[in-house]
Amino acid sequence: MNYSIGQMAKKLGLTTATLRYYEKEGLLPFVERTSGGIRQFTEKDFEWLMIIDCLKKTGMPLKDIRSFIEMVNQGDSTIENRLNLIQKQKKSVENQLAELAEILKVLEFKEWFYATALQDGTTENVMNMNIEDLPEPFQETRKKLIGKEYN
Amino acid sequence: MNYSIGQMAKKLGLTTATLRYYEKEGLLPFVERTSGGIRQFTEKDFEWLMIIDCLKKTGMPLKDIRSFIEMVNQGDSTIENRLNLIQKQKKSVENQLAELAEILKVLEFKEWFYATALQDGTTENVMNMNIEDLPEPFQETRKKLIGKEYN
DNA sequence: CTACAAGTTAAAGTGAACTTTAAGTCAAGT
DNA sequence: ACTTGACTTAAAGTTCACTTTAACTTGTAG
Repeated sequence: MNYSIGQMAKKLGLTTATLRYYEKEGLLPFVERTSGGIRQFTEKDFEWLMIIDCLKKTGMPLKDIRSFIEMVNQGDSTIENRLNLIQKQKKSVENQLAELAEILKVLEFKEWFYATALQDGTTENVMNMNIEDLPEPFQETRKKLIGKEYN
Repeated sequence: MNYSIGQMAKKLGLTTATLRYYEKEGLLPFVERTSGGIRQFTEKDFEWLMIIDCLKKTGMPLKDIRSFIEMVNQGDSTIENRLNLIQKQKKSVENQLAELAEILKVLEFKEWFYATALQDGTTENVMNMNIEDLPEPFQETRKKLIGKEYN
């Protein structure tokens, strides 16, 4: 069960140019070719690309993904380094999650803010409300947005 | 209470060059100058910059942040558009949170995988384990990582 | 008045991750 | 054999978000 570069690109939602770029950057040191020089992607290549996608979504730069893949190919001697890299990335994702949760609160507050302003036809009223008069879930978030003209 | 560009940069953990760049890109159409042409950042500017930072962390590109700021300056006629923009961004953050939560599970699985491999001195054993023999929390994640050689 | 740190500008440079272009090759159908 | 669509390469171009450079001015301390 092999795929052409075009089929694999479709399967992954990437362009063929991106796949070739990844190979050139050393992210795919395992794709075979036909005698004619045409790439033959396998199911295993697909799994590799899923892993690459996963690491990319953690915000890992391509060159770090590349070194991870190189480590895997170097075998058991690199297990500890791979563990360290995964742990580092795990912490990074945990931080991102915490930060995004905070940001979501701010956006929820702003959504309420503008929904209310839309009803009033102006931001005046809602901007001048006392914190105690805000809906409960927003009071704390509002306090963190120090100023008055937060828009 | 005014700040020089250097003080404001320090307060925000940015460089002065970045602040000047943001102004050039229209993200700070409100910073006043002295008669000599030197920027005078106020507390209010600081709050604006906090909002910019927040939007930046949602992954919003600078030009979209710019249009948001322009809308705010255009007044109440833009309330609905601002609401739409905030809602769009909220959904984006919700998606990012869901995606990162999934990715965190994968990283937790991989951490366990390499920690186990490190004990064994090889990835062999843990790679060939049956799904039922994996620690409970990883069984489901493992199933999603279809193949065998997931590394 | 002089020194000097910190401010100013416009313009060019950087790095990451692609994307596009140009020129050519491969494989399948008629 | 010819056409056609999908493949190949190397190299140049693009976008984003800064960063650096160079030449110059402002504001303060001695």
